[in-house]
Parts: sequence; C-alpha cells; structure tokens
Amino acid sequence: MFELPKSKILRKQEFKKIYAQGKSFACRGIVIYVARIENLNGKIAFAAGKKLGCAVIRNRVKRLMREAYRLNQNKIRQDCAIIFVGRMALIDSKLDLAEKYLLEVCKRAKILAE
RNA sequence: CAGGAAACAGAAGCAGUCGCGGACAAAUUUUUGUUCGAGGAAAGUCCGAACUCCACAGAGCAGCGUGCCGGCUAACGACCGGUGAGAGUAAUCUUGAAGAUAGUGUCAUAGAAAAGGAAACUACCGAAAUUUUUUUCGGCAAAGGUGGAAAGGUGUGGUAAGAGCGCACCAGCUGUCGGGUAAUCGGCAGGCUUGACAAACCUCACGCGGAGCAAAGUUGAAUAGGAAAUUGUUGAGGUUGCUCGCUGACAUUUCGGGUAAACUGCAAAGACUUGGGCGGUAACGCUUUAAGCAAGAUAAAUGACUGCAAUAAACAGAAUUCGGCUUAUCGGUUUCCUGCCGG
Repeated sequence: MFELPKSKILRKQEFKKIYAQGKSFACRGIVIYVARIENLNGKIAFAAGKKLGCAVIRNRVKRLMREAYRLNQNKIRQDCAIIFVGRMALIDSKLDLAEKYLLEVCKRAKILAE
C-alpha cells in the first residue's frame, strides 16, 4: 500500500486550477495548496521553485517530498487535490525531518485521515 | 620532506526492504517477470556543423566575423607543427602577431618643444656693449631638467662649442644573393633614420542569407480556418537593416472542416568509441582486422532506509543530435622541474 503511480500526478493544465481555487497552508519546510475539484480529487503534485537553487537541489526537494508522501499517504484524506511546494528548510534535511514537516502541514490543513 | 607544472584513468560497488520511467514477454484488463536507466563537465550557450522551414538561397550597399605561415577537419574563431616577440640560469612557459610610407585623428598633466625634420628654460661657445654685476645678437643640441615616450644607441675622431659631420660596432630601413612550400632566417652593399596607438576611424585579404526541435510534418472535437481558379486595386504581410527581386493580403466563385490534444521528429547507429596494423614529427588519415555501443521523460523517471573493509564524499541532473572552447570541482597515479637536509 505504499505505491505512488504516475497517474496520480497532476497534468500541466490542472496546475492553474489548483493555484487559483485552492487554499494555502504553510510550515517551515513545506507549503501546500488544497482544493476540492471534480475529477481531480486524490491527485497530487510536487513543485520546487527557482529560489531554492540549481536543478540538482530542486530535484532532491521534490524527491524528498514524494518519498515522504508515499510512506504516509494512508494517513491523508484522498478527497482533495494537493500541490506540495518545497521551501529552503528542506534542502539539507533528511527523510525523517521531511515526514515531520509533511504531517505538520497536513494537520494545519485538516486533511489528515480520521 | 615541501612546493610547482603537465598528462592519464576514475567519479562508486555489493546485499536486503520499499518505490519510479522505458522496452520486451506472459497473463489478461490490470498484474507478474526479464532487462536497461545521467555527466566529465549533462552546466555556461562562447564558436562550428547536421537536420527543418522560409525562392534548396538570388543581386547590390550597409553590417558582422576572422587576421604571422603551413597543415588538419564535415566545419570552425577549435586542434597540430613551425616562425617572430616576451619571461626565465635552464627545462620550459606565454602570446588578439595583417597594414602607422593611402588618408583622417588622439598623445591628459608636466615640459622650451609631443609630430614631418620643429623647438631652446638652464647650460656650452663666439662677438658686441658695460665699472665687477650683467645685457643684446649669433652658433649649438653634447650635459641638466620634464615626461610612458625628446627624433637612432655606444665608443672614437673632430670642433670656438657641438652635431651621423666622419669612422667602428649594434638596432632599424631599402636593395640584392642564398636556404626554406611559406612566415622568415643568414650574407653583402647603400644612404644615414622613418615615435606610439589600428582593443580610434580606416585600408587590405578571406568568410558570412534568416529563423530555430516551442524547427517542422502527420492524424485529428467545437468556435472556424484552409486549398484552387478568375478579375481588379498597385498592393497587406513575409523574405535581415535598406534598395531590388521573389511571394501574393483583400474582393468574387468553386472545393469543401482542422484549433485543443495525440503521434512522428526522438535514440539499435553513425562525420560513432576503443584497440591492432600501415602512413604522418603531430593534429589526423587509411584499413574493416578485432571488440563495443540498448536512458528518452513532457510538472519531466534513475530515489529512500539499513548493513558490509574508510566518514562515499566535491562540482553537479539528459530534454533534437554531434565536434570544440570556457567555467565549477573530489580523491588518486605517473613524469618533469625547483628548494632544503643527508650521502
């Protein structure tokens, strides 16, 4: 139950809708945009802006967030679409810290499963 | 032992658990298995090409690039060899190195004078005047002073004092002879001499059409766009900046849809890589003799954790593909040079 196939990742056109309609929540490591839109619920995406640094760093941040989501997805509700955006604090952190940030920000957004 | 330079190869592996992308196969409609899965710079986008479209690409002017000579290459501003210049005791290293006698221009401040051969502040020499002091006229450019640079340099003769004024050597220029494919080098002769800047304009030689894979093509829902023919306006837009030339907007008629997306381009294949043989000082070429090439996404795959001999590290992530250059950086190996100590 730890799989994360590609079909769950958002497409290019769908990003704008989430950014426009979603609500944002933040903590030290991660910002999330949450929206409830038909056909897109349950889908997720990971992003890292150019502020963070070069391509290697942005790749690493996205991989960290994806791994953290993959291991904890059963704790998160599947009836909404989420975009995870990495922040500076995530650059030097290991996996356990990334998981901590992810659960913290999800708790603030109240999308943790009961 | 310390420091410096150059070259070479590498940039992590194995096991377990979870996970991702492509291909193939099975099963069958969603799984299972096998296999492959970032770099030396993938980066910067600084050059050169392939490929695609625009007249398969045209003319003139403008503009841009290159700039010792020869070679090499698909091509190049890259690379190799040589020459000159510069640095160094040397090994060796560096080098944007055409033309200043085609012309125009610039050379601040200082200095008497900063560009055709001119000029004279102090000084030196001669003459005249004058009571010593000094003044005027003439000669000179050796010495001083200014400057990044003062109109060849050093020595000697010469002279009232001086001066290429004469001579010797050196540097440069012109001519000529010889070596070299050439840049250029060496010898001889001549008259004595011509500042620097072309990374100022410019001159000369050679080269350059433009846009780029978000190119371009195919299939294809709606709103609609496209193709062909004819006549006319003298004419939209495009083709590099301009002028030509080319193309043909719009109107009418006829045919009849082609935007979002998807697929192709796009990855097992070619200017390929390594080794052998042959040619060449080398860059490189020939040979087919041997071996090897298998990433291909589109919010974008190659990751996480644990363990194993070290703490696995630095710079850093493919996006149409090649040849170079530049920049970033980890730990090694080899060779050469320098310094110190010992023999």
